[in-house]
Amino acid sequence: MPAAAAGEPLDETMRALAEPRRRAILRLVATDELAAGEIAAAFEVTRTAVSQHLTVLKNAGLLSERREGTRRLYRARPEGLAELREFLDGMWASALDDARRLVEADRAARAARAARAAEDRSEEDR
Amino acid sequence: MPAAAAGEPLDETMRALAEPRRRAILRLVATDELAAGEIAAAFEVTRTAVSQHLTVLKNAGLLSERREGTRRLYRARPEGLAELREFLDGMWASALDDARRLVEADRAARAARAARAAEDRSEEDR
DNA sequence: GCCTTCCGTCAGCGTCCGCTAACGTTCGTC
DNA sequence: GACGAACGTTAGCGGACGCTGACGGAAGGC
Repeated sequence: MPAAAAGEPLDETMRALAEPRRRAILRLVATDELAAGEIAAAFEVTRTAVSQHLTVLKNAGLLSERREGTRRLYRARPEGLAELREFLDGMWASALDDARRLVEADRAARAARAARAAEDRSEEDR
Repeated sequence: MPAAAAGEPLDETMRALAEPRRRAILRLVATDELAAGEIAAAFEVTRTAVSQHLTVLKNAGLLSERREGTRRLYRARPEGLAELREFLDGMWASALDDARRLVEADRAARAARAARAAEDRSEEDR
């Protein structure tokens, strides 16, 4: 291995999100906090595979783990997506003013609402 | 080709962006329109590898190609990133919306108070 | 026509990745 | 302490991925 393991944290995030199943898992625990077994039951792969996916997502900072007895409850961690968002914004800013102007009005209301809700939610983790 | 290539367009986008080199290429052609040779010269891999990366990016809708004589000029295509942005925003919105609806009565007052304090502190950095 | 430049494509190879089956660990219960 | 439940971990396997080297093709200069 040429020592290119985990240079940028964005790299690990992108690699985790590249897998469709992992995106599905992330969407599943975005609304509720679910146990590993419950998440595994939602898919048609082995529980082992889901456990490995959960490990990858957790290492990427996209998941938060909480133990309750023998169970482990997982929840999506929106902060992990912040860097990806920065990557997109950064390229947009330098690349385009035209397309940005086109979608700005469209996403303004939605972004504002999401940002406000994000503040409410991230407050719970501290 | 077993026809399992492109299920969702988002899937192809994410898979293209998962590769660090492809993100670097995308950033390189975000500001200027560059030829394939110029792009290849910026990296220490073979020109062939870069050409394959360009093909992947083009198929994902992240790149636009324009021919000028024997040269092929590439430029980033922000519309391809718009879908990814919609995915992120969509997950945030639905997730936070559902979560708030589920636990609204239980933690509304506490979360609101905490969030208000957080908003006063961090203000607007978006 | 001939040659060079610029670029994409193909075959092959080493590595990584996601999946499964078997095993190990922790916690609660009797 | 013994048993079962809920998970994580490991070894191994098949497929996908990225890279290289060799080849093919289109456009321009002589």
